[in-house]
Amino acid sequence: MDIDKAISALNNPARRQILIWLKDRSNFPPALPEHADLAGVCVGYIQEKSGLSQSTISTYMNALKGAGLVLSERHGQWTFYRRNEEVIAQTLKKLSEDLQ
Amino acid sequence: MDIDKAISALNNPARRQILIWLKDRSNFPPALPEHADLAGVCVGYIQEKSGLSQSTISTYMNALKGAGLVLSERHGQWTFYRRNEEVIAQTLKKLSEDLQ
DNA sequence: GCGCTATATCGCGATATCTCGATATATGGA
DNA sequence: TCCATATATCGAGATATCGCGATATAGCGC
Repeated sequence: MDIDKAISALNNPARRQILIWLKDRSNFPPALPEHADLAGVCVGYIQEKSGLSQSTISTYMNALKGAGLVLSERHGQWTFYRRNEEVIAQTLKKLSEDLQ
Repeated sequence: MDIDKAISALNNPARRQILIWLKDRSNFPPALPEHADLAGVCVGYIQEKSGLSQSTISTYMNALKGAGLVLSERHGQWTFYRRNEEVIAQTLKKLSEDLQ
């Protein structure tokens, strides 16, 4: 867990908002039937919700992933991103312990 | 409390380290006798400890102040900076509530 | 193979941050 | 007043981030 990379990833309102949206699957359109059992949300849904461009969201999701804050899984043509609760919790804990 | 400005201020290892050092006055040389009763640490001590330039530290302390994370008080030629515990706590709390 | 869809990567101009040295300002003392 | 000290501000080059459109890649179905 690289606290520096994590804070850097969090230092952007759109990326923070994505993490917040990902807390609740119902912030996005329902999954396709064939994806019903998969965790996470595909890039397209996140892009649509955010209003940012596809390339921007892809880059942002990769930044969040690089910081460990999300996990990704490829299924066919889709990449599903979901929160990495452990790393998110660790990051917030470390920040609090350091600064508080 | 502007969470965006706060995270931005925290998105720098040197500024985070300064906040950590400021938790304990003994991280710095003892205050001059005439300042013994004042809260906070002068810019020069912080500069010395950090190894960064005087102008950089002055700018950094101003950024931390702009984010509300520190308070400053001028006494004669010296500016004393100290942590703003309330805002630091609020910031960490808001971050946790939003993201956790 | 071809075409379609989903995602990733590239290249870019705009803007922000980093950190510095030089300079300005403020204060206190001789 | 003049000088020394402490801090703030200015200006700049280097680097990073932002967000885009264009293009590349990967997987699926025919």
